[in-house]
Amino acid sequence: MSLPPTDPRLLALAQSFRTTLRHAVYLSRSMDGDGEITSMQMSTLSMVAEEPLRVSRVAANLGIRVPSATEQIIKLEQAGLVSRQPDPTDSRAVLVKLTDKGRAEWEDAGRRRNERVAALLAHLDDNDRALLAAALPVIGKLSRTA
Amino acid sequence: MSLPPTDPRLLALAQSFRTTLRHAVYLSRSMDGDGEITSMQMSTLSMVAEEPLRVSRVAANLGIRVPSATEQIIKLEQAGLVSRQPDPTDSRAVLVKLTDKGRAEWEDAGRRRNERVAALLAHLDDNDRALLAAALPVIGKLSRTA
DNA sequence: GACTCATGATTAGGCACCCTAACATTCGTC
DNA sequence: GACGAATGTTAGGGTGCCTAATCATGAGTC
Repeated sequence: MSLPPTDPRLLALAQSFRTTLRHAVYLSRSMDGDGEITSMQMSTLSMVAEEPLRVSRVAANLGIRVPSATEQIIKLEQAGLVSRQPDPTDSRAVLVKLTDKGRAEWEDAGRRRNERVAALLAHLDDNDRALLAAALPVIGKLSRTA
Repeated sequence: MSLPPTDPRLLALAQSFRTTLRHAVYLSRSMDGDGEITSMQMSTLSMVAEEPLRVSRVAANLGIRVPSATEQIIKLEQAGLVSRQPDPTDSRAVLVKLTDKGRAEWEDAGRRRNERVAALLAHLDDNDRALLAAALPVIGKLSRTA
């Protein structure tokens, strides 16, 4: 809030942020490989790994509409990775829960992905890694704002 | 290279990097609004804004396959934003060139997007902005590595 | 010059993911 | 018990990406 939104420095940062974000999107895409769980599905599984969530909550967390979330969840259900049960406190709602198989695959896939990313990060020097680590919370903050 | 790719610190950083990246994807998506040029198209226009490029170069820069690039480029051509001409030095190749209209719209859309992002960045304090600015080159480096 | 192989782009067909609109069901309230 | 709000699902459509197949040109070989 310390600068007006039209400050040239802000616009310059915006420009390079946009460009970097675009590259990051391709980086992210390149990371879900080889016929395993997609990045999208990983996100959903991560979400319900902590506790069962309603479809609407999943959609909101993913930043997509409810019907789109339903679609994804049904696929995960058909793959046996999650189950759907009516919420005991409100029979309109549906609770999405991770199955044992889902948890196992989620952990495996997460591990493989982390290793893949770690291999990339290993090419950075300590200073760059520190810069990256420091900025991640900031980007998270931005995403939540939007 | 200063750490083995299985170092726990590296894996932890990989984990939070992946999560942040996912959020950033949604952030990026939320930024192309309101029936204007998509983020994808912006990228293509930016690329050919400097100099005409071959379809294969556009595809490579975007991290997508040639047929997918062709598809996008044809849409841009139909919108009158780029033109396609055979490469004089190799008639198999096609050069994608920005039209005057394309350049005008690209600049306009870029400006609007920068303003939108700048408005987000304005919510950060100076320290956060500095952290972000410092990390962008690092992320760019990672994307190029992958 | 004709054959062959490699390269650049396009076309065809298909899949993943997202959307809006319309519908059923349940909840809360009056 | 009836009405409006909330929760999901279904139906239908669009975009963007992919692989495989095809077409056209370039480059090397005989």
